[in-house]
Amino acid sequence: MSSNRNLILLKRTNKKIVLQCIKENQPISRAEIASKSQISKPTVSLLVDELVQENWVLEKGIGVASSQGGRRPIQLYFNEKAGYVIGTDIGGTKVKTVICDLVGNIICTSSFKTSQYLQTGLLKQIHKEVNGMIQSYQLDSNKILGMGVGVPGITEPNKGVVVEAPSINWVRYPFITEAKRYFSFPIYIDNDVNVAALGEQWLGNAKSKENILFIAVGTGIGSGLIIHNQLYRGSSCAAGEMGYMVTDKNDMKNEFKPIFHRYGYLESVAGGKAIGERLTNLIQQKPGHPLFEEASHSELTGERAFSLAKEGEETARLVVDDAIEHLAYGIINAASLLNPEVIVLGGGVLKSSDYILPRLREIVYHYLPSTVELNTSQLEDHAEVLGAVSLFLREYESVLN
Amino acid sequence: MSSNRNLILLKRTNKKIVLQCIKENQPISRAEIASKSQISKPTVSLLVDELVQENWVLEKGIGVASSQGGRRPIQLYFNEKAGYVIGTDIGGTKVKTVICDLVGNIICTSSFKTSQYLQTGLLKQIHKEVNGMIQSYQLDSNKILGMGVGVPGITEPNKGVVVEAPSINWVRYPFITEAKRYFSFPIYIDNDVNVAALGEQWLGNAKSKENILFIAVGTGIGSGLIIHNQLYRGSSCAAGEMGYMVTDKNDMKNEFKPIFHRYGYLESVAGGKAIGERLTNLIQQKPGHPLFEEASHSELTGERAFSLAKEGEETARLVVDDAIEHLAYGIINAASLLNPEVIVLGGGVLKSSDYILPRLREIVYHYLPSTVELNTSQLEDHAEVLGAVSLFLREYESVLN
DNA sequence: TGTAGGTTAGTTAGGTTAATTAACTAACGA
DNA sequence: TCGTTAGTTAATTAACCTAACTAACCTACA
Repeated sequence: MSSNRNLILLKRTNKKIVLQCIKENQPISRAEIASKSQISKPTVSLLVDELVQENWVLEKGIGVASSQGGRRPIQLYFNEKAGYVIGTDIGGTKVKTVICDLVGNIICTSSFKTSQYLQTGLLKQIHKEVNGMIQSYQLDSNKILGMGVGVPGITEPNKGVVVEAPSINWVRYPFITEAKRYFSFPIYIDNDVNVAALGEQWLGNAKSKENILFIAVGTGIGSGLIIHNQLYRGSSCAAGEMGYMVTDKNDMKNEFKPIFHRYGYLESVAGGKAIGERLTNLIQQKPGHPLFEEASHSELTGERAFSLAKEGEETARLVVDDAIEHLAYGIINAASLLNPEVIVLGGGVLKSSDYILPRLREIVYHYLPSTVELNTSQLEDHAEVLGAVSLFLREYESVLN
Repeated sequence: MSSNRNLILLKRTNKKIVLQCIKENQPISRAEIASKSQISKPTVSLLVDELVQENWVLEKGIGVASSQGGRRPIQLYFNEKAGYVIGTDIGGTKVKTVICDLVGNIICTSSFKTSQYLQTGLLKQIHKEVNGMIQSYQLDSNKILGMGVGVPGITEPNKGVVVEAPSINWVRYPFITEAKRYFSFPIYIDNDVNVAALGEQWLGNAKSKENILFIAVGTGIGSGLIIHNQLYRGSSCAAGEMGYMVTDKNDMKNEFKPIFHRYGYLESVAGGKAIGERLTNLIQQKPGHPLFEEASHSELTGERAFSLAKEGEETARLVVDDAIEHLAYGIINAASLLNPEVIVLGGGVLKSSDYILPRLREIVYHYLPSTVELNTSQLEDHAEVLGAVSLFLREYESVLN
């Protein structure tokens, strides 16, 4: 029983380097890998042969020789169909699942209403959907490497536990343990915002940047941090809670009361829920207002507030612009501290980004000493599922990472 | 000329693991290292022997056998005197230099006034001081491994350039290049606050924590971040600029003007300079005030403001408490985002920490959702020089890191 | 048109380095 | 004396490297 742990580890490492090199430079020849990777030609050849054997790499065609002559190189490609990964985004209203290949091409999608399956079990339904997709698209289930999942709440990724997810009534829910009843492949979970940040870094507006702040502005405000190319979760998995920032000291003195439990200051002045509430209140105090009827009937949504502001409605504009200002200072605070390459905005605000983004940029760029790219999500509602896939690919120990 | 790069790298890695293991568990036997480090006994023996040869490790005495008998183990110790490292803190008023052993014991200290040698060159004088210390303490100059330096301004550590350091009139000063004229050993530089953060993590109140925020409150407000055990400098070496945080939106509307160039909002309401200025202004408007004379004569310092507040002087208390509040919200903002294990306060405020710290804690602990340890620096004015030594030990590629 | 000479891609053979296992000696307690 | 633990030795395994090779191509010149 021989096992040269350390030497074998070295080989694995080199194999990863070679595969990485192919992924980033395909098509590429063995010789070129050798020169780029600081590994000798024979070793590269050996490792490539193994990768080809294992189907991670394909030899496809022959390139052109250099102008000075010489044998033509064998073209190596990363086999992006060598395996498939499932990405799931569990949301308060919808659970969305995709199956992707190894470079993030979405093969198939499926989703269901959260509320409809909360009683019978979300995992059970996810399992059904996944099986359905595998069947319809005739995927080889042996090629499914595993699944990544984004959860709307506080998670402990290393323990596989969802500590608290109010929108789906989970408290200390042992997700991974439960999931093992349905799935035989490895599964990784994380907070939905963290996962979206990974998505943006993998395929979105923060592609291949090292230091990223992803801010999700929806009902509340949360953020995901990627630092030194690594997801940063904080010492107790509570990093990124931008909703708790304070951008107006005076409001705090008047004994600030969050609009509901577990809500921070910033989200209670700049979150979608808060915006809608505030606009509704203001209008209800103006009986002559054209929206008085609507506002008395039911609370206006944040989304509605933004569309009204866009139309030029005065009260809405007041409320919305104030919220944007708060958010801008929150961003300035975060960016002063973190100095990221890029800040990506996601979540519900995306729908009104044409109104919000220029106003945000104006304030942020004015007061921020360092430069930063401030953008909205490119992936939009795909950020989470793709991020979930990315989470899996990062966490799953294989030749792929 | 054979050079098995990869294999040699593997050996170096293992050697580092072994030395690390000895550092953390000394005294320790070869056998114990083998079981802890997942490296086989013969390999450990070989590596230890080399480390002993190279003088990094000492065999000192023989331990006791286990109660079940067996040969008594040879006690291995890390040789903390195997080399010495110089740490220098360049400050606006003082340049302080120490020589340390490898675990941070300060062997000797020396300092001089910055202003006195700004013309003739700080490096020249540092060189003199270092030579002086080596002579007086009869240190073997071959054992000096190198030097770390903390600089009060913006630095580009990888290029060895000081981008801007107003207090010592450096603009794009090629520090490392200049230093090579005086010193033959390797030198590393970084921003003074970053360096202080390293110090606190090495030997201070943030000892061996993974995620740390060090905040220096002096004339201005800056911070140093350690994330995943690594110094985080940001994408353009501008991370940690807490001074630019905004904690009161309303002040910004009234076209906030920084009290001087390159000054952010938070430091212009909570920095030492700002506090002194504001108190002076207030008192100057009150002709009957007992401090009217003093304030008219010359501007009060921040330090004076704090001591007055401690004595119970009303106006000072007003000014100081307001500043503390602002700082508290700045800390809340940072901690919400980063969720560090510990926040360490340093800089000028330390002198009044008995007044400040409880008040800060009250606000921070009240509004922060996650828990965090909020403390003042333990190392006080040693944080920077020790951090500079730590910087060197981290950056210098050797068996030590 | 065809062939020699130079060039690059990839493989093979032989040798080096480092880590492992298994078996050993050393030293100890009971 | 036996069982146990510390540390070493010898033989083996695994990975990498260099150097020299074959394969395949270009150019140029006869």
